[in-house]
Amino acid sequence: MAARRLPRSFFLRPTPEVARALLGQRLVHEQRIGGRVQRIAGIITETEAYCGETDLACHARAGRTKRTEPLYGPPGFTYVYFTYGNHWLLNFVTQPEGVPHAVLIRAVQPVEGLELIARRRKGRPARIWTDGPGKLAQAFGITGEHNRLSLTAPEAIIFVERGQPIQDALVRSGPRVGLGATPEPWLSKPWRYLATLPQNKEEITR
DNA sequence: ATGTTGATTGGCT
DNA sequence: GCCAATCAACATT
Repeated sequence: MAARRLPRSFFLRPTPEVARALLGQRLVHEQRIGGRVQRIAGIITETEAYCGETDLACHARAGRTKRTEPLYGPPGFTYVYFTYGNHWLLNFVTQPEGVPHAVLIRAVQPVEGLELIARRRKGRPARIWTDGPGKLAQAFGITGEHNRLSLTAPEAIIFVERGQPIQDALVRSGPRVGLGATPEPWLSKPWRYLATLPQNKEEITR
């Protein structure tokens, strides 16, 4: 029995709500490698909400540019960008077309495609394979070519399957990470969400 | 265990 | 020219 994929409407709620609701869901990448489809999946354990032009931590603070264009598109699409000269970061666009919000996927717990993940994260211990946004993109083989892809189209290769809901007692929220000189109140908005899964206790203190 | 720093490239001012 | 929604290596406690 095929797992149910999250529909477009999932991404049409307030962005912090979407970020919270993504915890426990299953991120899937079905990638064609050498003629056959390789499936990689992980349970989402950490997210952050970025909330439009007025949120001075959000890329949309720069307005509509070539880079931020996907944020202005319809919900349920990827926004993948490159940063620090090294890393790709995966986001899901939320809110109606024209409203530039997104959720950054910061960490997952790998559950399928472990051999391929191990190869891509060669030499590192499994506990740090996918515990950061750049790391999970590397592990999942996500790059700029995966920008602006639909998560909900029948032919989608990156999508989210419904998983076990995470109860509030196992969810923590706090300020977003890596924002540098972002002014208040944006610097302290509690828009980072972390799930404490059984094998995920180390995420809390990271 | 915790803190500091260099790497490295594209986007934007 | 500046800086970035990070990572990993290395130093220090």
